Amino acid sequence: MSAYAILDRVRKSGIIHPPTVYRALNGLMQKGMVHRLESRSAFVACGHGVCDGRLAFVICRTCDKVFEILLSEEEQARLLGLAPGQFAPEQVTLEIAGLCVDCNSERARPV
Amino acid sequence: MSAYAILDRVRKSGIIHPPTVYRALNGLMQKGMVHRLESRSAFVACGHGVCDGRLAFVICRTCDKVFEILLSEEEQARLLGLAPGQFAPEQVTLEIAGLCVDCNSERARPV
DNA sequence: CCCAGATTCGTTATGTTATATCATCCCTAT
DNA sequence: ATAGGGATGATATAACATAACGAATCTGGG
Repeated sequence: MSAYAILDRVRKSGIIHPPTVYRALNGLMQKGMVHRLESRSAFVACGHGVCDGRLAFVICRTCDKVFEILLSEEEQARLLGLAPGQFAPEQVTLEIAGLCVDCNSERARPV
Repeated sequence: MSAYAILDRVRKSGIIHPPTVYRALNGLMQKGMVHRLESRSAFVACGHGVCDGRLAFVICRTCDKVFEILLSEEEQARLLGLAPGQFAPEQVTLEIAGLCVDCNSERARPV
């Protein structure tokens, strides 16, 4: 969901200002309960309830379903290793877009 | 550069509307002459003059320098392979943030 | 207890990124 | 010449995000 979609959902609960939502999202992201999808400017609740870094996301471009992938130490290390010689890598953003099963089969059999 | 930073730079040339810049960027991106940095909502001229997909970016969080990494077929395939069973992956976004040599050494020896 | 400093939270305002929409121009084929 | 299509120009607004400030609350030292 986008931050503003969230804002709409909680508006009836009295939260009506963008900064309130962004503050909550930042707090939840620090705790690992929410992740940000950079390629979408959107946010997603952690599928595991909570988890730290080393995550990749697989995102359906049609229905916006998101799969959360935990990267192994090796995968993570390999990715960080792509950085050139003296670069000190800190964070990897890995997002894979495509079609999920459902949207793919709909495409194969158009209504 | 952000789209609006570009807009400022070309303003004296008579281009004064955001859509003009975005249209140009979209055209250049299709040709592979410009790439988009998703984690920054920014754009970068292709370091090779022009190239297609299979790219990763390494971005200094301090000075915003960008290194363009060409992924091998195998790397690309491995990344796409992270998608769950029936997902049809199409595009990978891989961006690595950290500190470049220069910014890292400045940090080690503060002025 | 009471107050100073720190932290959080609500609020206002604004900054930044991106696109929908419609008008206009210009090319081309009939 | 002119209708139709595609590119460009222009207006307006949508969507995403944060700076800044003041009020409320919390916390520790006297």
